Amino acid sequence: MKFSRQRAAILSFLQSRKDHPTAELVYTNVKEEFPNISLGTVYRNLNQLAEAGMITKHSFGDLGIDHFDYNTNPHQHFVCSCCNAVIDLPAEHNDFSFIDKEAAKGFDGLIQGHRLYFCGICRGCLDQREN
Amino acid sequence: MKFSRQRAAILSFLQSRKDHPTAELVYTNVKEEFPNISLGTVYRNLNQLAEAGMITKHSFGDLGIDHFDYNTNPHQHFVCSCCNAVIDLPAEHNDFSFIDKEAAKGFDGLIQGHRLYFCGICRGCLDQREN
DNA sequence: TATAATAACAGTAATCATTACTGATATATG
DNA sequence: CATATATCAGTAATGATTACTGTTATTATA
Repeated sequence: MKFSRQRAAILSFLQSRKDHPTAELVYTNVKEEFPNISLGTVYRNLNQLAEAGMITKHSFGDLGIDHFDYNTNPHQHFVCSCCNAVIDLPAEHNDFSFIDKEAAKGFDGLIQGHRLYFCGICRGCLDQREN
Repeated sequence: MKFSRQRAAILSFLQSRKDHPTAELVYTNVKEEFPNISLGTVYRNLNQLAEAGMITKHSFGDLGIDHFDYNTNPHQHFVCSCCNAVIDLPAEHNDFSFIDKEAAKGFDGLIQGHRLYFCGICRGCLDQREN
């Protein structure tokens, strides 16, 4: 795996954001430094970086668009059903791995894990609704 | 909302299956009774039925294809990462709504619910691996 | 440091699931 | 039964993502 300047820029941009950009957003931002970069290159790199475990790819069913996360530590996500923002939950109460054992009761098959995210309205959208 | 024969057939097919067919699968099956039916009609009806609360639409991020469920009672799902089958979990230990309150601790925003499904290897794929 | 092997690139075309559009047809209601 | 309109079949368009291709950049090695 060679380390191109484009890949460095993509990784660096992802590192600079605590939200979870889409490939399109990565593209438009990295484009400022590399005007010729192509969207395919962004996708390929994001997927390779995810494959290598350096970033995480999140596919939220509701959104239909993949989001990429520089933070590979296990943590929970919240998706605002109003503005579609993806927000990290505080790390305190986030170990829900026990539900795998719970779900395995009476199930004939091997449960290896789960996909989970929370839905609702974020602070920003709540404030706007008050007006 | 008028009740067309096509919509009846779509609903009836969905009722006959305990798995969770995709629009494509519904299409190929209903096509036997209505050779001229179009895929767009299937999608439109499935979405309208879901909108009306008569069926449920599931968007599993890993799969990228929507699945439709005649059973609207709340229950949990298992997705086989080997054959992509969607299987209902037994109803006993399936109320995980308490995790919403857990996740809300320390989060500034309104958590209204969550999306959850389990991943692993189904019985059929486990048996095949033994050989 | 020069060179050769090849991973990665930009650009473009293709794919796949899904939705939107259009004129014709079927369904429900008065 | 007639009228209004929801739904239809067929087709085109969309949007996210992936695949292809000939060229360029990176890395290992001599």
